[in-house]
Amino acid sequence: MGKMPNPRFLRDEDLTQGIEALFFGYRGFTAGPDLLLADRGLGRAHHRALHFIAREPGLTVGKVLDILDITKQSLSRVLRELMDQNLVEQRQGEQDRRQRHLWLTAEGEALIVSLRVVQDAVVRKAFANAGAEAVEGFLSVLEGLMSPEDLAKFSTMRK
Amino acid sequence: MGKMPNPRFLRDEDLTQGIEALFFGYRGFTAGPDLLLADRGLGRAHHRALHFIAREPGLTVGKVLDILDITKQSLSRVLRELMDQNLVEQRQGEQDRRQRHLWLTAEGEALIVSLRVVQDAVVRKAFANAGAEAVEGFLSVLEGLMSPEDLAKFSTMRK
DNA sequence: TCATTTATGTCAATAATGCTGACGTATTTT
DNA sequence: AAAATACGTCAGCATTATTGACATAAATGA
Repeated sequence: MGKMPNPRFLRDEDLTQGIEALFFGYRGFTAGPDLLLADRGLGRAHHRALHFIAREPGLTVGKVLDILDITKQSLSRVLRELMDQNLVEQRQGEQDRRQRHLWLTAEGEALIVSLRVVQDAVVRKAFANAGAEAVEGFLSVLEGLMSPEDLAKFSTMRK
Repeated sequence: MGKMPNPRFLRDEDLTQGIEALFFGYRGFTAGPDLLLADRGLGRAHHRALHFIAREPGLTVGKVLDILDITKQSLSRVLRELMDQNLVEQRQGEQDRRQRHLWLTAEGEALIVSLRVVQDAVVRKAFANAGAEAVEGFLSVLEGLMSPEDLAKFSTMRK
Protein backbone atom coordinates (compact mmCIF):
# COMPACT_ATOMS: atom_id res chain seq x y z
CA MET A 1 0.00 0.00 0.00
CA GLY A 2 2.85 2.42 0.73
CA LYS A 3 3.50 4.81 -2.12
CA MET A 4 6.65 3.99 -3.99
CA PRO A 5 8.77 6.88 -5.18
CA ASN A 6 8.18 5.45 -8.61
CA PRO A 7 8.86 7.99 -11.34
CA ARG A 8 6.65 6.00 -13.67
CA PHE A 9 3.52 6.42 -11.61
CA LEU A 10 1.01 9.25 -11.35
CA ARG A 11 2.55 11.26 -14.12
CA ASP A 12 0.17 13.15 -16.39
CA GLU A 13 0.61 10.48 -19.04
CA ASP A 14 -0.36 7.79 -16.59
CA LEU A 15 -3.56 9.59 -15.82
CA THR A 16 -4.23 10.17 -19.51
CA GLN A 17 -3.70 6.50 -20.15
CA GLY A 18 -6.12 5.60 -17.37
CA ILE A 19 -8.73 8.00 -18.69
CA GLU A 20 -8.48 6.62 -22.20
CA ALA A 21 -8.42 3.03 -21.02
CA LEU A 22 -11.70 3.64 -19.24
CA PHE A 23 -13.21 5.25 -22.32
CA PHE A 24 -12.28 2.43 -24.68
CA GLY A 25 -12.75 -0.33 -22.13
CA TYR A 26 -16.21 0.78 -21.16
CA ARG A 27 -17.16 0.87 -24.80
CA GLY A 28 -16.00 -2.71 -25.30
CA PHE A 29 -17.90 -3.72 -22.22
CA THR A 30 -21.24 -2.37 -23.43
CA ALA A 31 -21.00 -3.11 -27.15
CA GLY A 32 -22.23 -6.71 -27.05
CA PRO A 33 -25.33 -6.22 -24.89
CA ASP A 34 -26.22 -3.06 -26.81
CA LEU A 35 -26.59 -5.09 -29.99
CA LEU A 36 -28.81 -7.69 -28.38
CA LEU A 37 -30.96 -5.05 -26.74
CA ALA A 38 -31.40 -3.08 -29.95
CA ASP A 39 -33.20 -6.07 -31.46
CA ARG A 40 -35.99 -5.54 -28.98
CA GLY A 41 -35.96 -1.78 -29.11
CA LEU A 42 -34.34 -1.57 -25.71
CA GLY A 43 -31.25 0.29 -24.57
CA ARG A 44 -28.69 0.46 -21.85
CA ALA A 45 -31.10 1.92 -19.34
CA HIS A 46 -33.32 -1.15 -19.68
CA HIS A 47 -30.29 -3.35 -19.27
CA ARG A 48 -29.33 -1.69 -16.03
CA ALA A 49 -32.81 -2.05 -14.61
CA LEU A 50 -32.97 -5.71 -15.64
CA HIS A 51 -29.55 -6.34 -14.14
CA PHE A 52 -30.40 -5.05 -10.71
CA ILE A 53 -33.82 -6.64 -10.64
CA ALA A 54 -32.28 -9.97 -11.62
CA ARG A 55 -29.66 -9.56 -8.97
CA GLU A 56 -32.11 -8.90 -6.17
CA PRO A 57 -35.57 -10.05 -7.16
CA GLY A 58 -38.37 -8.22 -5.39
CA LEU A 59 -36.52 -4.92 -5.31
CA THR A 60 -38.83 -1.96 -4.81
CA VAL A 61 -39.06 0.90 -7.26
CA GLY A 62 -37.53 3.19 -4.67
CA LYS A 63 -34.49 0.99 -4.29
CA VAL A 64 -33.91 0.88 -8.02
CA LEU A 65 -34.19 4.67 -8.11
CA ASP A 66 -31.55 4.87 -5.41
CA ILE A 67 -29.17 2.53 -7.21
CA LEU A 68 -29.51 3.95 -10.69
CA ASP A 69 -29.73 7.52 -9.42
CA ILE A 70 -32.06 8.71 -12.15
CA THR A 71 -35.37 10.47 -11.83
CA LYS A 72 -38.65 8.77 -11.18
CA GLN A 73 -39.83 9.79 -14.61
CA SER A 74 -36.90 8.21 -16.40
CA LEU A 75 -37.26 4.98 -14.48
CA SER A 76 -41.01 4.99 -14.94
CA ARG A 77 -40.65 5.05 -18.69
CA VAL A 78 -38.07 2.26 -18.61
CA LEU A 79 -40.19 0.07 -16.33
CA ARG A 80 -43.29 0.71 -18.40
CA GLU A 81 -41.50 -0.49 -21.51
CA LEU A 82 -40.15 -3.54 -19.72
CA MET A 83 -43.61 -4.39 -18.43
CA ASP A 84 -45.20 -3.79 -21.83
CA GLN A 85 -42.76 -6.31 -23.25
CA ASN A 86 -43.62 -8.72 -20.48
CA LEU A 87 -40.07 -8.79 -19.15
CA VAL A 88 -40.78 -7.40 -15.69
CA GLU A 89 -43.77 -7.50 -13.41
CA GLN A 90 -44.78 -5.54 -10.35
CA ARG A 91 -46.32 -6.90 -7.20
CA GLN A 92 -47.80 -4.80 -4.49
CA GLY A 93 -45.97 -4.96 -1.17
CA GLU A 94 -47.58 -7.08 1.50
CA GLN A 95 -46.33 -5.25 4.55
CA ASP A 96 -46.29 -1.85 2.91
CA ARG A 97 -48.84 -1.79 0.18
CA ARG A 98 -47.55 1.47 -1.27
CA GLN A 99 -44.47 -0.31 -2.50
CA ARG A 100 -44.13 -2.04 -5.85
CA HIS A 101 -41.81 -5.00 -5.87
CA LEU A 102 -40.17 -5.79 -9.17
CA TRP A 103 -39.66 -9.28 -10.55
CA LEU A 104 -38.47 -10.65 -13.83
CA THR A 105 -40.93 -12.76 -15.77
CA ALA A 106 -39.72 -15.99 -17.32
CA GLU A 107 -39.17 -14.01 -20.50
CA GLY A 108 -37.20 -11.40 -18.60
CA GLU A 109 -35.06 -14.10 -17.05
CA ALA A 110 -34.34 -15.48 -20.49
CA LEU A 111 -33.32 -12.07 -21.77
CA ILE A 112 -31.04 -11.26 -18.87
CA VAL A 113 -29.42 -14.66 -19.23
CA SER A 114 -28.65 -14.03 -22.88
CA LEU A 115 -27.32 -10.58 -22.03
CA ARG A 116 -25.15 -12.10 -19.34
CA VAL A 117 -23.82 -14.70 -21.74
CA VAL A 118 -22.60 -11.96 -24.05
CA GLN A 119 -21.28 -9.67 -21.35
CA ASP A 120 -19.78 -12.42 -19.25
CA ALA A 121 -17.86 -13.71 -22.23
CA VAL A 122 -16.11 -10.36 -22.62
CA VAL A 123 -15.48 -9.86 -18.93
CA ARG A 124 -14.40 -13.45 -18.34
CA LYS A 125 -11.91 -13.28 -21.17
CA ALA A 126 -10.50 -9.99 -19.89
CA PHE A 127 -10.29 -11.33 -16.34
CA ALA A 128 -8.76 -14.63 -17.36
CA ASN A 129 -6.12 -13.03 -19.57
CA ALA A 130 -5.18 -10.45 -16.98
CA GLY A 131 -5.12 -12.84 -14.03
CA ALA A 132 -6.59 -12.83 -10.55
CA GLU A 133 -4.18 -10.28 -9.20
CA ALA A 134 -4.90 -7.83 -12.00
CA VAL A 135 -8.59 -8.22 -11.30
CA GLU A 136 -7.98 -7.24 -7.69
CA GLY A 137 -6.23 -4.11 -8.91
CA PHE A 138 -8.97 -3.39 -11.40
CA LEU A 139 -11.57 -3.55 -8.66
CA SER A 140 -9.66 -1.47 -6.19
CA VAL A 141 -9.04 1.32 -8.69
CA LEU A 142 -12.70 1.35 -9.68
CA GLU A 143 -13.73 1.51 -6.05
CA GLY A 144 -11.50 4.54 -5.69
CA LEU A 145 -13.26 6.19 -8.59
CA MET A 146 -16.70 5.75 -7.07
CA SER A 147 -18.46 8.46 -5.13
CA PRO A 148 -18.75 7.59 -1.43
CA GLU A 149 -22.47 6.94 -1.93
CA ASP A 150 -21.90 4.56 -4.82
CA LEU A 151 -19.07 2.82 -3.01
CA ALA A 152 -21.45 2.18 -0.13
CA LYS A 153 -24.06 0.73 -2.48
CA PHE A 154 -21.45 -1.36 -4.24
CA SER A 155 -20.07 -2.73 -0.98
CA THR A 156 -23.46 -3.45 0.51
CA MET A 157 -24.41 -5.51 -2.50
CA ARG A 158 -21.78 -8.09 -1.87
CA LYS A 159 -22.80 -9.00 1.65
CA MET B 1 -17.97 -22.92 -20.71
CA GLY B 2 -15.61 -24.87 -18.49
CA LYS B 3 -15.24 -23.15 -15.17
CA MET B 4 -11.79 -22.78 -13.71
CA PRO B 5 -11.02 -24.93 -10.72
CA ASN B 6 -10.17 -21.80 -8.77
CA PRO B 7 -13.16 -21.31 -6.51
CA ARG B 8 -12.38 -17.65 -5.92
CA PHE B 9 -11.87 -16.50 -9.50
CA LEU B 10 -14.12 -16.23 -12.51
CA ARG B 11 -17.17 -17.29 -10.62
CA ASP B 12 -20.46 -15.69 -11.64
CA GLU B 13 -20.26 -13.44 -8.60
CA ASP B 14 -16.82 -12.27 -9.61
CA LEU B 15 -18.13 -11.28 -13.00
CA THR B 16 -21.13 -9.58 -11.44
CA GLN B 17 -18.84 -7.66 -9.15
CA GLY B 18 -16.71 -6.57 -12.10
CA ILE B 19 -19.74 -5.46 -14.06
CA GLU B 20 -21.10 -3.42 -11.18
CA ALA B 21 -17.70 -1.96 -10.35
CA LEU B 22 -17.47 -0.68 -13.90
CA PHE B 23 -20.93 0.81 -13.72
CA PHE B 24 -20.37 2.68 -10.48
CA GLY B 25 -16.73 3.49 -11.20
CA TYR B 26 -17.45 4.97 -14.60
CA ARG B 27 -20.12 7.12 -13.05
CA GLY B 28 -17.69 8.49 -10.48
CA PHE B 29 -15.20 9.12 -13.20
CA THR B 30 -17.53 11.29 -15.30
CA ALA B 31 -19.46 13.10 -12.58
CA GLY B 32 -16.98 15.93 -11.99
CA PRO B 33 -16.37 16.98 -15.59
CA ASP B 34 -20.08 16.68 -16.35
CA LEU B 35 -20.82 19.41 -13.82
CA LEU B 36 -18.21 21.78 -15.23
CA LEU B 37 -19.37 21.18 -18.78
CA ALA B 38 -23.00 21.76 -17.93
CA ASP B 39 -22.16 25.35 -17.00
CA ARG B 40 -21.32 26.05 -20.62
CA GLY B 41 -24.12 23.98 -22.09
CA LEU B 42 -21.71 21.27 -23.14
CA GLY B 43 -21.82 17.53 -22.54
CA ARG B 44 -19.70 14.46 -22.49
CA ALA B 45 -19.42 14.33 -26.26
CA HIS B 46 -17.80 17.74 -26.29
CA HIS B 47 -15.44 16.61 -23.56
CA ARG B 48 -14.31 13.62 -25.56
CA ALA B 49 -13.65 15.73 -28.64
CA LEU B 50 -11.73 18.30 -26.61
CA HIS B 51 -9.72 15.56 -24.95
CA PHE B 52 -8.48 13.99 -28.14
CA ILE B 53 -7.83 17.32 -29.86
CA ALA B 54 -5.82 18.45 -26.84
CA ARG B 55 -3.92 15.23 -26.86
CA GLU B 56 -2.93 15.41 -30.48
CA PRO B 57 -3.31 18.95 -31.77
CA GLY B 58 -3.92 19.19 -35.49
CA LEU B 59 -5.96 16.00 -35.67
CA THR B 60 -8.14 15.82 -38.73
CA VAL B 61 -11.89 15.46 -38.56
CA GLY B 62 -11.58 12.00 -40.04
CA LYS B 63 -9.23 10.84 -37.30
CA VAL B 64 -11.55 12.09 -34.61
CA LEU B 65 -14.40 10.24 -36.29
CA ASP B 66 -12.31 7.09 -36.23
CA ILE B 67 -11.42 7.45 -32.55
CA LEU B 68 -14.83 8.39 -31.25
CA ASP B 69 -16.62 6.04 -33.62
CA ILE B 70 -19.68 8.21 -34.02
CA THR B 71 -21.30 9.48 -37.17
CA LYS B 72 -20.17 12.49 -39.12
CA GLN B 73 -23.38 14.24 -38.24
CA SER B 74 -22.93 13.77 -34.52
CA LEU B 75 -19.36 15.00 -34.64
CA SER B 76 -20.28 17.88 -36.90
CA ARG B 77 -22.75 19.19 -34.39
CA VAL B 78 -20.28 18.85 -31.56
CA LEU B 79 -17.52 20.61 -33.48
CA ARG B 80 -19.85 23.36 -34.56
CA GLU B 81 -20.79 24.04 -30.97
CA LEU B 82 -17.17 24.01 -29.89
CA MET B 83 -16.25 26.42 -32.67
CA ASP B 84 -19.21 28.67 -31.93
CA GLN B 85 -17.96 28.89 -28.36
CA ASN B 86 -14.49 29.67 -29.64
CA LEU B 87 -12.97 26.60 -28.01
CA VAL B 88 -11.79 24.87 -31.18
CA GLU B 89 -10.67 26.09 -34.56
CA GLN B 90 -10.20 24.41 -37.90
CA ARG B 91 -7.35 24.91 -40.33
CA GLN B 92 -7.31 23.66 -43.86
CA GLY B 93 -4.70 21.00 -44.58
CA GLU B 94 -1.61 22.19 -46.45
CA GLN B 95 -0.72 18.97 -48.21
CA ASP B 96 -4.27 17.76 -48.53
CA ARG B 97 -6.53 20.74 -48.64
CA ARG B 98 -9.68 18.65 -48.20
CA GLN B 99 -8.72 17.95 -44.63
CA ARG B 100 -9.65 20.10 -41.67
CA HIS B 101 -7.14 20.06 -38.85
CA LEU B 102 -8.49 20.75 -35.40
CA TRP B 103 -6.80 22.90 -32.79
CA LEU B 104 -7.81 24.18 -29.41
CA THR B 105 -7.98 27.94 -29.02
CA ALA B 106 -6.50 29.53 -25.91
CA GLU B 107 -9.97 29.38 -24.44
CA GLY B 108 -10.27 25.71 -25.36
CA GLU B 109 -6.94 25.01 -23.71
CA ALA B 110 -8.14 26.72 -20.58
CA LEU B 111 -11.31 24.65 -20.51
CA ILE B 112 -9.58 21.33 -21.05
CA VAL B 113 -7.12 22.21 -18.32
CA SER B 114 -9.90 22.86 -15.85
CA LEU B 115 -11.62 19.64 -16.88
CA ARG B 116 -8.37 17.77 -16.40
CA VAL B 117 -7.90 19.28 -12.97
CA VAL B 118 -11.23 17.86 -11.89
CA GLN B 119 -10.87 14.49 -13.56
CA ASP B 120 -7.23 14.04 -12.67
CA ALA B 121 -8.00 14.64 -9.03
CA VAL B 122 -10.40 11.70 -9.01
CA VAL B 123 -8.16 9.40 -11.01
CA ARG B 124 -5.00 10.38 -9.14
CA LYS B 125 -6.65 9.67 -5.82
CA ALA B 126 -7.92 6.30 -7.02
CA PHE B 127 -4.53 5.40 -8.46
CA ALA B 128 -2.59 6.55 -5.42
CA ASN B 129 -4.81 4.69 -2.98
CA ALA B 130 -4.77 1.51 -4.99
CA GLY B 131 -1.06 1.55 -5.76
CA ALA B 132 1.06 1.12 -8.87
CA GLU B 133 0.52 -2.60 -9.11
CA ALA B 134 -3.24 -2.26 -8.92
CA VAL B 135 -3.08 0.33 -11.68
CA GLU B 136 -1.26 -2.18 -13.86
CA GLY B 137 -4.05 -4.65 -13.25
CA PHE B 138 -6.69 -2.03 -13.87
CA LEU B 139 -5.16 -1.21 -17.24
CA SER B 140 -4.66 -4.78 -18.32
CA VAL B 141 -8.25 -5.73 -17.55
CA LEU B 142 -9.54 -2.69 -19.42
CA GLU B 143 -7.37 -3.56 -22.40
CA GLY B 144 -8.93 -6.99 -22.38
CA LEU B 145 -12.38 -5.42 -22.49
CA MET B 146 -11.61 -3.33 -25.55
CA SER B 147 -12.53 -4.40 -29.04
CA PRO B 148 -9.46 -5.26 -31.14
CA GLU B 149 -9.92 -2.01 -33.08
CA ASP B 150 -10.07 0.12 -29.95
CA LEU B 151 -7.14 -1.71 -28.41
CA ALA B 152 -5.13 -0.85 -31.50
CA LYS B 153 -6.10 2.82 -31.22
CA PHE B 154 -5.34 2.83 -27.52
CA SER B 155 -1.95 1.22 -28.00
CA THR B 156 -0.97 3.43 -30.92
CA MET B 157 -1.67 6.52 -28.86
CA ARG B 158 1.06 5.81 -26.40
CA LYS B 159 3.89 5.62 -28.86
C1' DT C 1 -8.24 14.16 -69.07
C1' DC C 2 -11.95 11.95 -67.14
C1' DA C 3 -13.82 9.13 -63.69
C1' DT C 4 -13.62 7.80 -59.15
C1' DT C 5 -12.59 8.10 -54.49
C1' DT C 6 -11.83 10.70 -50.39
C1' DA C 7 -12.64 14.32 -46.77
C1' DT C 8 -15.82 17.05 -45.19
C1' DG C 9 -20.29 19.47 -44.40
C1' DT C 10 -25.22 19.66 -44.06
C1' DC C 11 -30.35 18.61 -44.35
C1' DA C 12 -34.33 16.22 -42.40
C1' DA C 13 -36.23 12.84 -39.55
C1' DT C 14 -35.95 9.81 -35.62
C1' DA C 15 -34.66 7.47 -31.13
C1' DA C 16 -32.90 6.65 -26.37
C1' DT C 17 -31.97 8.63 -22.22
C1' DG C 18 -31.93 11.92 -19.29
C1' DC C 19 -33.87 16.39 -16.84
C1' DT C 20 -37.42 19.77 -14.07
C1' DG C 21 -41.67 20.91 -12.06
C1' DA C 22 -46.18 19.93 -10.99
C1' DC C 23 -49.86 17.20 -9.54
C1' DG C 24 -52.44 13.06 -7.93
C1' DT C 25 -53.42 8.81 -5.18
C1' DA C 26 -52.90 5.32 -1.91
C1' DT C 27 -51.01 4.19 2.27
C1' DT C 28 -48.43 4.56 6.43
C1' DT C 29 -46.81 7.09 10.27
C1' DT C 30 -47.03 10.54 13.78
C1' DA D 1 -56.54 14.26 11.57
C1' DA D 2 -52.29 15.80 9.55
C1' DA D 3 -48.03 14.81 7.57
C1' DA D 4 -44.89 12.02 5.29
C1' DT D 5 -43.88 8.34 2.10
C1' DA D 6 -44.02 5.40 -2.22
C1' DC D 7 -45.29 5.56 -6.49
C1' DG D 8 -47.20 7.14 -11.03
C1' DT D 9 -47.84 10.39 -14.62
C1' DC D 10 -48.31 14.81 -17.28
C1' DA D 11 -46.05 18.29 -20.25
C1' DG D 12 -41.98 20.21 -21.99
C1' DC D 13 -37.19 20.16 -22.97
C1' DA D 14 -31.97 18.85 -23.77
C1' DT D 15 -28.14 15.87 -25.15
C1' DT D 16 -26.31 12.50 -27.77
C1' DA D 17 -26.76 9.42 -30.89
C1' DT D 18 -28.72 7.27 -35.39
C1' DT D 19 -29.78 6.74 -40.91
C1' DG D 20 -30.08 8.32 -45.50
C1' DA D 21 -29.58 11.65 -48.87
C1' DC D 22 -27.16 15.08 -51.11
C1' DA D 23 -23.36 18.59 -52.06
C1' DT D 24 -18.63 20.36 -52.68
C1' DA D 25 -13.85 20.41 -53.09
C1' DA D 26 -9.77 18.12 -53.80
C1' DA D 27 -6.85 14.21 -54.68
C1' DT D 28 -5.88 10.15 -57.28
C1' DG D 29 -5.87 6.49 -60.73
C1' DA D 30 -6.70 4.59 -65.40
